[in-house]
Amino acid sequence: MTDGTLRIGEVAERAGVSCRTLRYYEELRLLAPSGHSAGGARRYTEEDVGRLLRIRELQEVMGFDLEEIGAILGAEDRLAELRSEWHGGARPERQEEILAEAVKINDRLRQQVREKRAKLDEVMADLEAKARRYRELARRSKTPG
Amino acid sequence: MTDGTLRIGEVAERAGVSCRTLRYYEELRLLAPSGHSAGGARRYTEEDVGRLLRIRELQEVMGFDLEEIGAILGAEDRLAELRSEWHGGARPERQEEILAEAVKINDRLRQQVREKRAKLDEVMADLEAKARRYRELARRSKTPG
DNA sequence: GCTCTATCTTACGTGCACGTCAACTTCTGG
DNA sequence: CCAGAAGTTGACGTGCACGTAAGATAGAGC
Repeated sequence: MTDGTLRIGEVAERAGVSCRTLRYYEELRLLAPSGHSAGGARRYTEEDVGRLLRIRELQEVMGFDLEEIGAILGAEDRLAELRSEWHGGARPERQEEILAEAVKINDRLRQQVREKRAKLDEVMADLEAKARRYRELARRSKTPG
Repeated sequence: MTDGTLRIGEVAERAGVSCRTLRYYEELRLLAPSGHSAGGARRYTEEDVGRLLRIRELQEVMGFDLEEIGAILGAEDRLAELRSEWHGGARPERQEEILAEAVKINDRLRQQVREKRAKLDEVMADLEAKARRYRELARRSKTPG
């Protein structure tokens, strides 16, 4: 604990989730701790916490299920892995393929965010229309004479 | 069917849900058909369809569960019911109370929509940063010399 | 060394939002 | 009038995302 790593309980509290949730995400291969203690306890880094927050964001804000999130993170992971061996230069065809996959997923995600924004604006317009009607009702109610 | 009412299957298809879903919403007192046929088949109006679409919107866009949605629609229903007997003038104290409730829920909803929008913007900024990095990678990959 | 809290694995339980099957009735086109 | 599609009420099943309890082990403080 004197080093920079975090135990599962600390990570869970930071992200507002339970320890069970972290173990479940690990089971689904969404988030593995960067290391373990000698006795086998999970040790998380700040980067791991960031990944967890990203998962939660995609889940709560975008409404994706964990399988979709796994696909999204998986594509980014493959690309990141590729980057580390990029100048080592494996197979350029495979590089193009993986980058194209990441770009495709990124495009699709941005489109979905735009759509969600549009729907959100619709909901907001609806609510504001209702708010105006409420104010009108309140005005009539307060000046009965 | 020569009149304006719709059967459950037509309503379900329009909203992209199943008949089971409609019966389930009725069980939860979220959406009751405006009428029934002589034999007991549910008959929905266009207004009912609108309410269904509203439910779906709150569910999918805002991520509310059906109990929350019931509370939201319930407050609006009570206010609408009150409006119809408004100039009949029941008890003005009760009127104020119900209007205040509707306004409170409306305020809270608008706040939640704003928060969701802010989070969506964060996600979008994240995605766009990634997209820029992808384009940079593609540029390097295509001009290896 | 000892205690007490945190974490470990394993496994069954839970709440929500429906899906699905059965047996029956109702509606609709010909 | 009648076949077939669509609708009805139960009632049990399902998938997801965890919750929870049990029993063992590990780690921090005194």
